Amino acid sequence: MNKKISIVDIANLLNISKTTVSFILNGRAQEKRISEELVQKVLKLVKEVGYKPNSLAKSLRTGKSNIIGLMVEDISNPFFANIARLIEDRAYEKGYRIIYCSTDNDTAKTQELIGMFQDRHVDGYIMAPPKDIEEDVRDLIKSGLPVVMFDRYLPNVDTDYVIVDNQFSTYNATRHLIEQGYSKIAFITFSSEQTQMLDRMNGYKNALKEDKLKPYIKEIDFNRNEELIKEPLSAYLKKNPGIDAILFGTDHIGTCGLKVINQLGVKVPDDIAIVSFDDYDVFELHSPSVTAIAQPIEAIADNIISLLLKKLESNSNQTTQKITLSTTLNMRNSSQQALKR
Amino acid sequence: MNKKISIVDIANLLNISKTTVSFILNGRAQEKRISEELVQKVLKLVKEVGYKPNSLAKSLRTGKSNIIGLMVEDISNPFFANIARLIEDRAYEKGYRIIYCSTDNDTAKTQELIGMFQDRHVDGYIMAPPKDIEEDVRDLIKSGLPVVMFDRYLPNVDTDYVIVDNQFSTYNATRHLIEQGYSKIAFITFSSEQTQMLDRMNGYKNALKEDKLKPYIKEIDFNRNEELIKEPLSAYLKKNPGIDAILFGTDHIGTCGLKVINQLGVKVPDDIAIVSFDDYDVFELHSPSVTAIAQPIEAIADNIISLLLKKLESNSNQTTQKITLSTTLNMRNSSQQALKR
DNA sequence: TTTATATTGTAAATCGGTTTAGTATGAATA
DNA sequence: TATTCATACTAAACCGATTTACAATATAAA
Repeated sequence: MNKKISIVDIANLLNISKTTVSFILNGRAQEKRISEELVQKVLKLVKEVGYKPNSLAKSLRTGKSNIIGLMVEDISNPFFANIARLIEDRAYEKGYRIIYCSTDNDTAKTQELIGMFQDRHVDGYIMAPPKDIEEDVRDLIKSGLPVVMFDRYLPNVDTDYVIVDNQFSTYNATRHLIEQGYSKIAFITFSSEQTQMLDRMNGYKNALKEDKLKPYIKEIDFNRNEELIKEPLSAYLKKNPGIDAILFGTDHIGTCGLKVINQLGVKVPDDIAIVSFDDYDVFELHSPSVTAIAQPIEAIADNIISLLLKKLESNSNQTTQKITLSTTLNMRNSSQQALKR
Repeated sequence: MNKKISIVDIANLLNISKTTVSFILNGRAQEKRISEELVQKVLKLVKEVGYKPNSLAKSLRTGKSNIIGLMVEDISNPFFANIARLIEDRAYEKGYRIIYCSTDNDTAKTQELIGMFQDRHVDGYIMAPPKDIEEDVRDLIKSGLPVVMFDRYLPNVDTDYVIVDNQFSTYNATRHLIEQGYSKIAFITFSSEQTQMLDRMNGYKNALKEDKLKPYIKEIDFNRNEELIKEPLSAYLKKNPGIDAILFGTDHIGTCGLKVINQLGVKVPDDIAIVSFDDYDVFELHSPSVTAIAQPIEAIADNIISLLLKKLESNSNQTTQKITLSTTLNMRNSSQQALKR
C-alpha cells in the first residue's frame, strides 16, 4: 500500500523544480536549455524509482488521453472481434490504447457510449455507426475529434471511412449462382437501413435483373435470441419450396440458416445452393463447405487505424478519405455442383 | 468547438460556491444541510445546460475511475469474446465501464498492460492470467485492488476465481469415448503449464488409467499462424494411424484439427471419433456434428462480475471465493456411432 | 445580555501533472 | 560602466473536480 511516487517527489529528491522534471520527461530539455548533466541525473532517478507519470493528471491538463474509442456492433461477433483485435495491436504499437464497446445497433445506447467516451477524453473514434446517429457524429467532428467509420457509413456526414464493395460482392456472388444454373435465388438478411445492407441488397437485385429473374427476399429482424431468427427463416423456406439457392446477408444469419437447413433435412447443394457473406471456419468446415464472400479483415483494420493515426498526428483538418476495399468470393462445394444431376 | 461547461460555470451562473454544487451533485446536500430550494435550482440548471462532471478530474481527486480492466488471452477467440461481452453488459448496468486487452499469454505484455491499467486507475481487475505473473498480481492485491481470475488461476496466489471443472470434464469425455468402444484415444492440445490445461490433461489420463489404456498425447505450441498448428497436427496423425478417437484440448485446436482431418480425407466417426473442448457453431454445424464440452459462459460471466462487484462495493477485504462450475458434454454424431460396423 | 447551537453555506487545499511567464547569473557588447 | 543576451532553471497558474475546515447568521437556552 505504499503511496505512488509523484513528480514532486522526484523534484524534491534532486532539489530541483517539478517544472524542470516535467520538461525533461517530455523531451523539451534542449528547447528549454536544461543542462545535459541534469537531464541524465533526472532520467537515472526516474528509472531507478520506477516513476511513471499519472496519466489522469496529464490528460486533465493536456486534454489528450492517448485512448481511442472503438464502437462495434457486437464484440462477440467474429467479424468485429477480429477487426477489434487487429486495431488493438496496431494502436498499441503506436502508444494508443483502445476502449471498446458494443452498440448493439442501438442508437440510444450509442449516444450514451459517445458521452462516456467524451467524458474519458478519448482522442479519436472508430465506429460502425447505427442509424440516426448523424447529429451526434457531426457534433464530435465539429468539436475537432477525428472519427473513422467502418463496415458502413453515414451518407449525410462527411467523415473518413473504410468499407468493402458490398454491392459488387453480392452482385458477383449472385451472378456466380446464376451461372451455375440456379434461378430461384433468395436473399436472406437482417432488416436494416444501413448502407452495407442496402448495398448488398442492390447487388443482389441488379444481378437478378440482368436475367430478369424474380427476387426472393426475406428480411428478418435482428435478435440476440437465435431462435427468433431461425423460426421466421424456417417458415420462409417452408413456404417457398421452389427456392434453389440462398445468399445470406451476414455471417450470423448464414450460420443460423445452415442450422435451419440441417434441421429441415434439405441437402446442400443438391436441393439448395448456399453462399454467405463473411467467411469463417464454420463455412470452411461445413460439409459441404460453404461458398462465402470474405472481407479483407487485415486490410480493413490497417486502413482504419492508418486513417485515424494520420488525423491524430497532424491536427490539421485534412480532407476526408473514403476507402472501399474489395472482397473475395471463396468458391466451395455448396454452390459449385451444377443443378441438373 | 464551444468549450465544455465546468462546475465553476454552474456555480458562477447561480452566484454560489462550487463546493455547494459539488455537494449537491454528489447527493450530500442533506448531510451538508443545503436548502431544498437551492438543491432544486442547481439540479434544474445542471439539467438545462447538460453539465456533466469531468471524470478525469473526478478520478484524479478521488482515485476511483469506475473502470474495470479485463485481460483476456485473445479477444478474437469466441470463448473470450463471449465472456467479455457478457461482462461488459453486466458491468455497464452497474455503472462500470470495461477496458479490455488481449494478453496473448505473453507475460511481458501482460505486465505492461497491468501498468497501463494502474496508470488509468482502474478500480478492479478481471484476468485470465498467463504464467509467471504471480508477483505482479500479488502487488495488485497488496495495494488493495480487487482481482478476479477466470478460465485458469494461479495456485500460489490467493484470489477469487471462476473456473470450470476441467479435470472432470475431460475425464468424463474420455470415459464417454471409451464406453463407445474406442481404445486408442489421443489428447491433442496446446502445450501449456496453465491450470486449466493441466487439469484437462489429468482428466484424460485418469480416464485412460481406469482401463489401463495407453495415452496418445500431442502437445502443440500455440501460434497465431494456423498453418503452424495444422502442420505438426497433421504429421502426428499420419505417424499414428492407429488412433481411433481424438479429444481436443481447446476450441481453437479443435477447429484446426477438423480442418486437418478433412484434408487428410479421414472419415468421422467411422475412421476416427472426435470430441472437443468448448462448444461453438462450428462443432454443431459440422457434418457429422461434433461432440463437445460446453462451458457455461453466462454463468461464468455472471459469477465473475458478481465477485468483483461485491469486492468493489464492500471495500472490506473479505475472504476469497473460488468458484468451480461444471460443464456439459454435448453428445453428437462424431462420437456416437459404435466402432464396430 | 450573553452564550450555545443549528442552519446554510463557502474559501482554500488537494489530486499530479503541464505550461506560462519569469528570475538569476555570467559573459559579451556598446 | 551600463546594457544586452544567452544560459539554466523555477514560481505560480491551471486543468476540474472533491474535501476539509471554518464563517456568517439566526435562533434558542442560560
